[in-house]
Amino acid sequence: MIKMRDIADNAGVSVATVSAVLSRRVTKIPVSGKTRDKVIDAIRKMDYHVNDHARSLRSGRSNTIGVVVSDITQPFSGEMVRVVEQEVNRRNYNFLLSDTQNNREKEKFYLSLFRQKKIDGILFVGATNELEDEGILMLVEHGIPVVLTERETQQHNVPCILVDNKEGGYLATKHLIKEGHKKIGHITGPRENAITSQRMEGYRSAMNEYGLTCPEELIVEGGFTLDCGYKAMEELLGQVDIPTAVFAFNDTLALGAIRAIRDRHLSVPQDVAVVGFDDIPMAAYSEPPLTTVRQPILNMGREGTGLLLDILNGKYPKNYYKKIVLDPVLIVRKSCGHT
Amino acid sequence: MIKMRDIADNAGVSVATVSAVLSRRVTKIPVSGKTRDKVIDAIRKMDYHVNDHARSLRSGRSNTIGVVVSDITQPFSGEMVRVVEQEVNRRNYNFLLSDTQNNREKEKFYLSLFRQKKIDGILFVGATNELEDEGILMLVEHGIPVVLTERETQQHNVPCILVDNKEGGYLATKHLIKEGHKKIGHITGPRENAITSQRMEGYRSAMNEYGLTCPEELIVEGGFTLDCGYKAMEELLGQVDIPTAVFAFNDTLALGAIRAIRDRHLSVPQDVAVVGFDDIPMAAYSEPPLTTVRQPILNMGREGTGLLLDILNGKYPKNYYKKIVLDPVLIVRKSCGHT
DNA sequence: ATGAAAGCGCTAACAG
DNA sequence: CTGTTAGCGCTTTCAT
Repeated sequence: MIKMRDIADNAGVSVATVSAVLSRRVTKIPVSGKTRDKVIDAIRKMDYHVNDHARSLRSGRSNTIGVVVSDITQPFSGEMVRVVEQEVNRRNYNFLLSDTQNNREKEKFYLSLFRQKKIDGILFVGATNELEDEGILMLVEHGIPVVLTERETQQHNVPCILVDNKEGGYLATKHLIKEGHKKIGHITGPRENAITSQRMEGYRSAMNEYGLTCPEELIVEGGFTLDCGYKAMEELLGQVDIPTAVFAFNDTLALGAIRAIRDRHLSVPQDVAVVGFDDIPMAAYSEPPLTTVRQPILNMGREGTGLLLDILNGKYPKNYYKKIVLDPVLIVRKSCGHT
Repeated sequence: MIKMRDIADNAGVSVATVSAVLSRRVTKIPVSGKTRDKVIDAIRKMDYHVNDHARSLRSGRSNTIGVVVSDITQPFSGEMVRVVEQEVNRRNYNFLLSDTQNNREKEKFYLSLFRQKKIDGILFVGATNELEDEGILMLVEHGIPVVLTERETQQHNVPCILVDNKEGGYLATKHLIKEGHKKIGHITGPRENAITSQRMEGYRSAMNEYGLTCPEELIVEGGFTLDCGYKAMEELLGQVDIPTAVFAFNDTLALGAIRAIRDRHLSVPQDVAVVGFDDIPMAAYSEPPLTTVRQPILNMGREGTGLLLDILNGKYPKNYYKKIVLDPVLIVRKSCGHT
C-alpha cells in the first residue's frame, strides 16, 4: 500500500508538502508551481490514493454526510438521493445512505453508525414516519448539524426545506372541485406524519371553501406504497355511496388506487377521478396519465444539501434557523379531466 | 468526544481490554464475564461510540463494501440496494453507494473513492452500461474482491450471479408466440451491454424455434428508462407493418412502450401485446397488468452479497471462481392474453 | 485473562 | 514556501 511518505520521497519533498498539495482547495497553504508539479507527477506515477481514514482521524472531519430515507425503492426517495448525491459530490463531500425502512431499530442503528463514522452532518429526506423527534434531538445535542427535507419537526430549531404541502393539497382538491366533483375522498400518508396532516389540511380547506363536507369515511389512511393505495381505495369503493374523486397523498398511492378502481370495473376519470402528489416519472406514463402536484425535487435536494454543507462550513452563525418553503405546481393530465 | 481511554478508566481496565470486548465477535480474545460487564456498563453509561476511522486505520479493514448501480432511480436498482443493505447489515458490514449514472467520469471517481476509503470489496449491481471491464480489471489487480450481480464480464475470472437471461428472453418470446403472435418486436437494453445480447439471443432463439424471422427493423435499441421505451415503441409503430407484440428488455421500457401504443390510440394487448422483464412492483399495477419475466431479486442480492462477504472473510481459496445462474420465471398477467 | 506500548497514515502547528 | 514533529483513537503483538 503506497502512502504519502512514498510520494514525498519520490518527489523529493516532505510529507507536509504532499499534504499541502492534496488539500490545496481547503487549507490554502501556498505551494510553488514547481513543487506542486513534482508532487502531482509522483502521485500519478505511483497511482497514489490518500487514506481517508487517516485523514479523517487526524482532521476530525469525515467530509461525509448521512442521508436518511425511509425507503429507497420509493421513486421520490430515489430521485432525491440522486440529486443529493450530485450536489454532495460537486462540493467534495461523500454520503452514507441510510434506508430506515420505517423501522425504529434500523433508525437507531444508523444514528449510532453515523456517530461511529464521525459523519459531519445529516440530511433527512422525505417522510420518515417512525423516527421520533427524539432521534433528531439527540443529534442536535451532540452538535451534529441536521437538515430536514420534506419533513418537519416542531420541537427543535432544525432547518428544513419543503414544499408548501397544505397549498399542494389545496391545489389538488380545488382542481377536483372545479372539475365538478363534490364527493371527494382522500387517501392519506402514514397517520403520525406531519406532512400527512398538512396535505390533508389543504384538502379540508379547499372542501370548506367550496362549502363541501368531508365526513370521516371519506378520509382513509394509506401509507406510501402501491399496495397501501390499492387497499385504501378498496375501502373507499366498499362504501355505499362511493366518492367520484380521490386525492392521494402521493403518486404511488394514486397508482395503486387506480388499479383498485379498474379492478372494480370502474374507469378513471369517468367514474372516479384521481389526483396524486410528487409527479414521479411514472405519473406521466400511467393510464390515464396522472394529474398530480409536482414537488420541485431538484431544488429541494440541491437547496437542502447546500444548506447543510454551508452550515458544516461555518457559513451560518450557530443556532441559525432557516425554513425554506417551495411552491408546489399542479400538473394537469388526464386522470380527472372531462376529456 | 469520549474515547476508549475514557471507557477504560471508568471501568478500571486497560484500553486493550475494552477493545477486546468490542471486537469479541471477530477476534475471540477471551474476556471474563465480570470484566465484560464492567466495560459494557461504562460504554452504555458514557454513550460511547468507537471511532471507525481509527479502527480502520489501524486494522486495515473498513468493513465496508462499495455498491455500484447505474441509476438508483430505476426500480430494479432500488430493490437490489434494499436487499443488499439488509444483507450487509446482517453481517456487520456497511456499504458505500455509488450511482454512476452510466457516466465514465463518475465511475472513475467512485473507483478512486473506493480506494481512498479502503473499501474491502465491491458489488456491482445490474447493467452498468459504460463501465468497461478495464475498471474491473484494475480493481482485481489491486486485489480488491469484486462480485457482479446481473452483469457479466468475459475477460477476468470475476464471480458473478445472474438470472439465465437468454432463458428469460426465450420464455417471454415463446409466450408471445403461443398466444398466436408472429410479428414480434424487441426493444433492447443499451447496445454494448452483455445482458442486452443475452435476452436478445433468447428472443431470437424462440423465434427461430418456431420458424419465425426477426428482421432488423423489428429490433430497436431502447435503454433503461420510460422515455427510451416510449421512443423505441414509436419507432416500431412508425413502420408500415407494425408488430402485434413486443418483448421489452425491462419493465420500465415496457411501461414506456405501452404509453406510446395508447397514445397512437391502439390498445394493449388487442393491437399490440407487451412483455417486460424484472417484475418490478409497478408491473402488477399497470394498465393492463404487465406480463413479465421475474428476476429473483431477493436471491440475487442476498447471494451476491453473501458471496462477496464470504470471499472477504477468506472462506474461499484465492482466485476462486463461481458463477451462479438463477432461474427466471414467467409471470403471466394481462398485457398479452386473449382476455 | 489482562495490560503496555508500538504505530496505522495523515494533518496541523510550528520553525525556519 | 518547505520541513519536522506530535499526536488523532484504535488494534495488535508481546509480556505477564
